[in-house]
Amino acid sequence: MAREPDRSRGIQSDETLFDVIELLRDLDGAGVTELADRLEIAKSTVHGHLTTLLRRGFVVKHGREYHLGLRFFEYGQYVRGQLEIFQSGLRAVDRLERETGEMSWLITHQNGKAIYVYGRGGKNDINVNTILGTRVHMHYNSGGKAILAHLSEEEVDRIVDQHGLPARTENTITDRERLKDELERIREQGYALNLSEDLEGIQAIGVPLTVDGEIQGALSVAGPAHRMSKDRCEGEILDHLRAATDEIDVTIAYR
Amino acid sequence: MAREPDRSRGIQSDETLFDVIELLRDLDGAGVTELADRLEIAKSTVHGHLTTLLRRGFVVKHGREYHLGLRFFEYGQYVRGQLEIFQSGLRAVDRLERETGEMSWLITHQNGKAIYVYGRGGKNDINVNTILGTRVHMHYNSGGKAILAHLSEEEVDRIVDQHGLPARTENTITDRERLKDELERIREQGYALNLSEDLEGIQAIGVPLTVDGEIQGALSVAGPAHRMSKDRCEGEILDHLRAATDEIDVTIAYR
DNA sequence: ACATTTGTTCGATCAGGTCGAATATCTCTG
DNA sequence: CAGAGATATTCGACCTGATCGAACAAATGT
Repeated sequence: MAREPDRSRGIQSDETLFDVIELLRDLDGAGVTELADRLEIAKSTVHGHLTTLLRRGFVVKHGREYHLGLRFFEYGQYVRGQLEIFQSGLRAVDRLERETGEMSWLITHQNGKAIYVYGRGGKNDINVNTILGTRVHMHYNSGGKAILAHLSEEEVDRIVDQHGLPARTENTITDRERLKDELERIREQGYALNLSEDLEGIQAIGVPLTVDGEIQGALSVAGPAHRMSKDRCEGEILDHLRAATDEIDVTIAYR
Repeated sequence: MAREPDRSRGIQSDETLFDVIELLRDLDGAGVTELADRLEIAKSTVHGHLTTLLRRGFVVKHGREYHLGLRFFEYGQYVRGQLEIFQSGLRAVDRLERETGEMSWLITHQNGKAIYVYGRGGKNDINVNTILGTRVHMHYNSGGKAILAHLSEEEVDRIVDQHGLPARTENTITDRERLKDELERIREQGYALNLSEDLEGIQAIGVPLTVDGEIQGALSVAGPAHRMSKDRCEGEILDHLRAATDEIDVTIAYR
């Protein structure tokens, strides 16, 4: 069979299950036949997995279409709430948005990518809900760079090997050595900037959140370049970020 | 073996996988041995499932402890965003909170339970994040009752059979016939009240959200009894709820 | 350093996941 | 509304691979 010979000690049936889940998301719901055709497995196999998914609430059925169920939302909220920095990070983001009027974020990392954990839209009330939960490369994200700067060099190398350094704009850092220089500077100055490295015309600043010396996530403030000048970032905004992290440190110290 | 003889055409290996996931949540993370002991299966079996979960990002490993991963959050946000009423419901909740100053909710239902989909804390800024994503019985929730009232009698019966009518306070409706009378009244008046039926001293009012004649969820406003009197609910608050649903109807009609 | 606990790997076995075909159910079209 | 075509579900048989127990490795505590 054309499958990878060694998925090294996992359980293939589970892989199939997750293939179904993944495809169900990519297709925004689908029927048994379509899933089976695309995965090139028997309809009855797909049906078996869907039956279990259904019973467990991870999938729902509308007519003949299967869709991912809100059990994912339930578990997702639980996982977010379990993050050590979530409760205090949430208050910090609320405060940052109030003080700066700009879009503010709490992010963390997992599996070598940055994940938007909590955000506020700023004065313009940008809808953050479409961004929440998404995973992005760390090298073009201010918070992501702040996190990367606090990982070991081996970890950074592993992440770059795994995910690469794709360009988003012409300012994106796509060279491994340039990235390492940048991370060195971030460590020295204690904050990371994003000058249109992700989206043209969007600038941001991020600071790391560490607990007991271990990097747990980052706070960031982002906005259009005309309001989020480098000077404002490194001045007023950075002051607020520093205040926010100080408060988180205190909250967690007395946890 | 003591397992149910007929799990009727699902895949048992998947059941085990979800048992692991569920237990990992109940224990807030655990090691291989503990999981294997509690589930009464071999350590190597648990290890196999965890390996796949790990590769897929649904589980992370801190030292020797396994924890549920943020992939659940990623998928959860996706599923919420897919709900037809989410975008417009979100704006409605924001508006309700602004207008009433009280805690406001968008809920929906799946598998016979109500699920908090989006909420705002009101003037007192109650932390809604611990509630988001949780599933509750529908019969002691104003939004839940509003939804129940728009399901067929067979569906209501099925739900009551499956989940029962447990009491939360002495005001909870625990009798099937009394519930059906209440649902009848809710259909007539177009809104559902919750007078300390869930939590002592908390009152709420909910209205159904239907799309193309099908019930999709509910909006509700909740607060302490001294502010959320029956009169205020059925007067000022109901007016705001009606305005909110009207706007949702318009938004969705022109989708 | 040793004992104990926990995590991971390995080989053998037989439950059960997978497949393909048959049947049931739904949908469209004339 | 009948019948054709598509889709979902069920069934039986095969043989992969999920499971187990034991052996090994790594980590933790004393």
